[in-house]
Amino acid sequence: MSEKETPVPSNFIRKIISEDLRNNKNDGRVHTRFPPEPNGYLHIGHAKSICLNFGLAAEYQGNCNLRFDDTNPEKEDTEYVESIKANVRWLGFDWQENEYFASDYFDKLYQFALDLISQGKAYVDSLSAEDIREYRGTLTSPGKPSPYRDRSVEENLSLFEQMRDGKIEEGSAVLRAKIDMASPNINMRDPVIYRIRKARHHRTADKWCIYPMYDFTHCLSDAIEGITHSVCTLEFEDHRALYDWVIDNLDTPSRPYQYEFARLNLDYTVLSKRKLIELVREGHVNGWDDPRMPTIAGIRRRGFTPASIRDFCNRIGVTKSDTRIDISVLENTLREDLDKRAPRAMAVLKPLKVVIENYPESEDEELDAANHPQNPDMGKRKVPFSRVIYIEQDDFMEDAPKKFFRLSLGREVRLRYAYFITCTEVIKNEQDEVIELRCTYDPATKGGNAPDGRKVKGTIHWVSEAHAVKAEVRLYDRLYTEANPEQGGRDSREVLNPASVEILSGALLEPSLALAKVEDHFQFERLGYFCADSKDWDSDKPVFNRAVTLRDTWGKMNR
RNA sequence: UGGGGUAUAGCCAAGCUGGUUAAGGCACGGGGUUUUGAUCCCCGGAUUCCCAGGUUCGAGUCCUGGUACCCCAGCCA
Repeated sequence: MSEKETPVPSNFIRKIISEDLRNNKNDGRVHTRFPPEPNGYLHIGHAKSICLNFGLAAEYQGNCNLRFDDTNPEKEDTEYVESIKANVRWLGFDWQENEYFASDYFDKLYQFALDLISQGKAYVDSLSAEDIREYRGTLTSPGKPSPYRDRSVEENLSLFEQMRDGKIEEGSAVLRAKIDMASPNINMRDPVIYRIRKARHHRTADKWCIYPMYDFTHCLSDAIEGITHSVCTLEFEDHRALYDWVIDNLDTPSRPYQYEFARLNLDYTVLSKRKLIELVREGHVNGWDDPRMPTIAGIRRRGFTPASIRDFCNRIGVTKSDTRIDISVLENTLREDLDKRAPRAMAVLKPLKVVIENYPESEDEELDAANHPQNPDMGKRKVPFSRVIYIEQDDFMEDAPKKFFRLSLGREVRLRYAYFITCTEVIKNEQDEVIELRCTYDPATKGGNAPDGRKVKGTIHWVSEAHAVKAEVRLYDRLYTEANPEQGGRDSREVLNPASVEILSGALLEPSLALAKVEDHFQFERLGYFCADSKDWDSDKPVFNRAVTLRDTWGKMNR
C-alpha cells in the first residue's frame, strides 16, 4: 500500500475512537474485527467493511482480527473461508496471527449460557417454532410469555444438558434469554440464543448438536477477543440493546461496544447474497467470478486493482445515511490508478482493413512507441508496420461531419507512432458495407510528425496485418439497466441488461500484447483499460477483459 | 404516539462545544496543453442546509411541531 491514495476523510466512527482515546478508554487500545460468515463469497460491500475495520486499526496502531462467524453449520463451509482469506489478502490487508473462528468459542459460549441459566436469565423453551413466533407478538402489539418461561434453574440446566447431549429432537427445544416479552424492541422479547442442529460443522464436526445464535455469539466473541469497537451495518442497530444486555449480564473479559454504519449500495448493481446467488444459479452470469459480478473475485477478474478498490472505499465515506453510490466513482478510481501504472498498447477491436497503396509491398519496419506518454521510465517498444493494416471501424466514417477528427474519404489522419495517411478510396460489399480502405501515406511523416509543420486533426490506432495477434476481447457493461434494480420491490431480474457482455472474437493486437501474463493490465490506447483474463487466457488465444473505458467526450457528444 | 435510524448541490460527503464568503470527491459545463477526442491544468455551481415555527445580535449547527425515506415480527448472520 505504498501508492498514494486519497487521504481517509473524517467520519463519525473515527470521531468516537478519537474521543475514546482522549478518555483513555480501553487503555488506549483500538481493536476491530472483520467478521464474515463463511457461507458465500465476499463482494464490494464487504470491501467497504474490510477497509473500514483494517483502516481504523492501522490508523490507530491497533489490530484487526479476521473472525469467521461460523455458528450455522448447515450453510457454512471451509471453501468459503479459503476464498474469504484470499480476497482479504488480495485487497492488501494482513490480519497476521489474528485469525479466529466463533466455533473456537463454543465451549466458552456454552459456559456463558450455563451462567445465564443459573442466574435465572435464560430458559429452555419447548414451544414449537411456530408457537414462538405466535407468542412473540407483532410490531405493534406486545408478546406474551411462553408457558415454559418459569421453569426452575435446575430444570433448565438439565434440559439444556439434554439438548447438548442430543437427547432432544431438533426443533423441539431452544434456549432463550429471559428479558421482556413486552419490549417494543422485538429483539428483546426473549430471543433464542441456542438451537439444536444435528448437523456436522465444518470445523467442530460432530462435537456439538446445539449451536449458539448470532446475537449471543457475536458480542461474546468480541469480548473474548478484546475488541474495543465492534463495527457493523445499520440493520443491527436494533440488536445493540441485546448486545449490551448479554455483555452486561455476564462476566466477560472485556467490554466491547457496537457501532453501526450504512452498508454500501452501488448503482446498477445488486449486493445481497440472495440476489448474487440467484444470478449464478440461474445462469445470468458465468459463476461467482464472472467479471460482471460485484464480488471481489468478479471485479478482480474484470480488472479492478486492490488500490482502486481501497481508494473507492475511502472516497465514499462512512455514515449512517442510506445512500447509493454513483458507479462512476468506482470507475474513476480505477482509471486514476491505471492511468499512472498501466502500459499503453494498441489493439483493434473491430477491424477495418486498410491498404496503403504507395507503401512497398514486401517491406515492413519497426516503429518506436512509448509505453507511457507521461512516464519515460516505463520505456519504449517496437511496433511493426507494413502495407496492410487494420484500424477501428469506428475510426472511419464515409459522410463525416466537420467535427469528426478521424478518417474519411479525402481526409488525412495520423497513425499513432507511424505516418500520416490519406484515404483515397472506399471499397464496399454488395450490402453496401465498407469492407476496405485504400490510402496513401506520406513517408516524410515517419514517427508521426510532418516536417512541413502540417497538422492533422486526429490520431488513430492501428495494427499491422502481417504481425497482428488475434485475440478475444470481452466488453463488459452494467448488469442492470436501472440504477436501482430492486426499486419498489421489483424483481431485479426484470431489468437485467441483455447487452452486459459483448464478446469480440476477431480483435487484433499488436504483437507485444501476446506476451502478457494473466491479470496484467494495459491501456489499449483510445479504448480503455483491459486485463488479461485469469481463467481463459491461452498463449494460443489471448483473452482480454475490458475493465473500464477511457473517458470519451466525443462519444458523449454523440449521445 | 410499536421500536430503531436517516434527511447538506445530479450522486456521495465535510461542517468541533451556534459566529465573517457552506470543505472535498464524482458527475456536469466552459477554457488551455496534448502524436490517446485520454491524461494534465485552469474556471464555474447551494443567498442555502427536508418543511414550518421559535430562541439568539447571529443557526446547517439549539428548541418545538411536522414530512419523507430506510430497518425490525429467522430456531439466518
